[in-house]
Amino acid sequence: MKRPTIADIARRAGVSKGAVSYALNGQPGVSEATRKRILSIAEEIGFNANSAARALSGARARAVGLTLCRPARILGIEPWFMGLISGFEAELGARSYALTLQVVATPEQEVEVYRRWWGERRIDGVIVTDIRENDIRIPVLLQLQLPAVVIGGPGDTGPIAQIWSDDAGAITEAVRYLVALGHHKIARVSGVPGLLHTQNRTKAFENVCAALGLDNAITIPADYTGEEGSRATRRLLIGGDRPTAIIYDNDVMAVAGLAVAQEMGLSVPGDLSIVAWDDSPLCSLVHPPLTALSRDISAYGAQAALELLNAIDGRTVGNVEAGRVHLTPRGSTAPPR
Amino acid sequence: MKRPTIADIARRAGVSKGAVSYALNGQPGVSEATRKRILSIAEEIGFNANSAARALSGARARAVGLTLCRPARILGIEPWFMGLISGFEAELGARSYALTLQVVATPEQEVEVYRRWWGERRIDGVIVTDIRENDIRIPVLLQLQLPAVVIGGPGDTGPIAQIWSDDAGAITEAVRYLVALGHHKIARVSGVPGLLHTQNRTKAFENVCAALGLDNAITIPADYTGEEGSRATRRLLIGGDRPTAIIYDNDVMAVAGLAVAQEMGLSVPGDLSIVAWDDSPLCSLVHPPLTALSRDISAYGAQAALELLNAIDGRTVGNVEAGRVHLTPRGSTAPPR
DNA sequence: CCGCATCACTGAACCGGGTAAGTTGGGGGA
DNA sequence: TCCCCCAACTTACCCGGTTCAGTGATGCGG
Repeated sequence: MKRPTIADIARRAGVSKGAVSYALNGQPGVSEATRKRILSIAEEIGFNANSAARALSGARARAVGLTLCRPARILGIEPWFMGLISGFEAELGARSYALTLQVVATPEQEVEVYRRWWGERRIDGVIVTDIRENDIRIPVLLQLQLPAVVIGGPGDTGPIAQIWSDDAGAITEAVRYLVALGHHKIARVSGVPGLLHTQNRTKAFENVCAALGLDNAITIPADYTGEEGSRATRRLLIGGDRPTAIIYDNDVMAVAGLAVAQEMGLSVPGDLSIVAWDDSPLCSLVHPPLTALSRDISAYGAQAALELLNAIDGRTVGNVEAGRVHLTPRGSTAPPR
Repeated sequence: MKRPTIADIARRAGVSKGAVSYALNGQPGVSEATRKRILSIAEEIGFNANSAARALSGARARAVGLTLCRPARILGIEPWFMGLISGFEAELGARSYALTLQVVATPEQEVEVYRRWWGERRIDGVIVTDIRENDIRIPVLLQLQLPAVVIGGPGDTGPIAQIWSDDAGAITEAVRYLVALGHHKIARVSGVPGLLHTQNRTKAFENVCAALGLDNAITIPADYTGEEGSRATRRLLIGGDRPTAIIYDNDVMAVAGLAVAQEMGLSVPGDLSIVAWDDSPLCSLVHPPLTALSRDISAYGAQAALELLNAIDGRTVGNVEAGRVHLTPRGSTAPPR
């Protein structure tokens, strides 16, 4: 089957290619009557502009890129990325922008992918996740002048806009809630320590614990996987001075922690209260259902996509707070026995 | 920063654009010495061919498409798709093919997306998942002559190749295993009934149960979500003739089923054995860890991508079995009390 | 020494849409 | 009546690779 081109439309409408192009793009240069005729012919023959031709003549590629830099095994299980992706799609799809995905192993490979995409003119901008302190990707993006938005922060990303959520406020709320329930020994199992938002959360956790006079508030670093979550939980629970509540940096580790507690014969929430960061169906799936710090990840992703499209269109984009976090209490938290 | 083009290379090498093109693509028409010189210049200035220009001049777009047609909330939690995607990437990335993703709500939208992608010449082929009986996407793909591979089957997809795994054999193995443990009342909670692989599994389940003389082997249709999994499990467990083992069509529903059993005060595996289809970290995360029908989803995806690339290159591709399924026994199965 | 094949390369057309510059035709004002 | 202006087009070239038809130089056999 042959793809229709603007030349086909031009022939059928009895006008030139140029007129068709003006008509289709809503630009002046054709009469209203001609525009309507051309649009109806385009509709009729099912015309879609060849994206390559469009991209080639200096216009947009109408695609944005996303690199995912986590091992496959954890990518799969974490609902976070898929939630984000479906949020992107909501905005991108509406403007028929495509999303190009690349799974990589290291930040260095991410940089390579950015360079390649840029060289190939394959994408108009990128969404950057898992931002680190002094992230090596930022200077490259600036050098290439590749429009971008960073998911996460706040932190130093120079002129590149960040879409962030109030992690500090959220963890403060969670700790206050646990203290209100009567907990004094609260621990935390964190995500990858190198990531900016992990550091922000750790700082906030330490601050609020200090402010509330909780002295043995410890953060054990992990990496978002269930295995590390289990290990960290065991380490916390076998110690003499066992915490009565643990806050996990993601849902997967929280579920793993719950399993460890059950396996050790501890009752949740009787002996141990559990709070998960990022609510997902996973949290309401297990027994007892997990108290979680919820935010609308999809909306977060949609916001990020929107800001990236703004950046691509040359509008300057400031940092935006999105995905308001709130505590959703469920069965995994209660006053300590 | 200006992107280097073949014209830049041509100028620096003192040859024509055509010669550069031949050299870069490994085609005859230039001497070995010139080819080397051109390649080293390309390397030096960091040349990447403009994908739009390449796609425009009749060559490939060097991208393949994937549509995901499930509600966002379940996409997130199911490890299956991310596993598949990272498998695709392994093969695609190696050939610097891009993966273009689109999340949609209905099969009709998927067809629309295929048509648009085709019209835009944005992709060279598509990977089709969640195949149904008489799937409306198949005739469209044939009409558009869009290279494709179907993940799932076996079923009737005409000349489009299928990458399938032996679901029938797997479920037979699971049932035989449960029967060997001493179970007689085995139930199953299935995925979306319209999907081809669900039907294949149901048929195989009924066959093996009939062959082994299990009379009240019932399949309750669900939709892969935790909520439906819980509902189906409750329906099964409150009945008078309660099953002693349940096989779930995915890991999410199995975890939900485990929570329901715990909530009803049933011990797993004492009162109820649970088998999950598709092993993921989720299965080993919960307590007790779930016995699962495992397969290497990533390898499955890689195989699919490989076959699609073959199809794009015009090599005929037959149906391929991939992702050999095997039973991984864990703590959730035992002889009934 | 000539004719022919082969090699290494050049020049130009082409893909399909975007767009600046040029060309009509008609209306309005002086 | 003439002139100017503007809307409504057309023409032609651009983007950056790919490819095909040519071209000049070289080698080789007779």
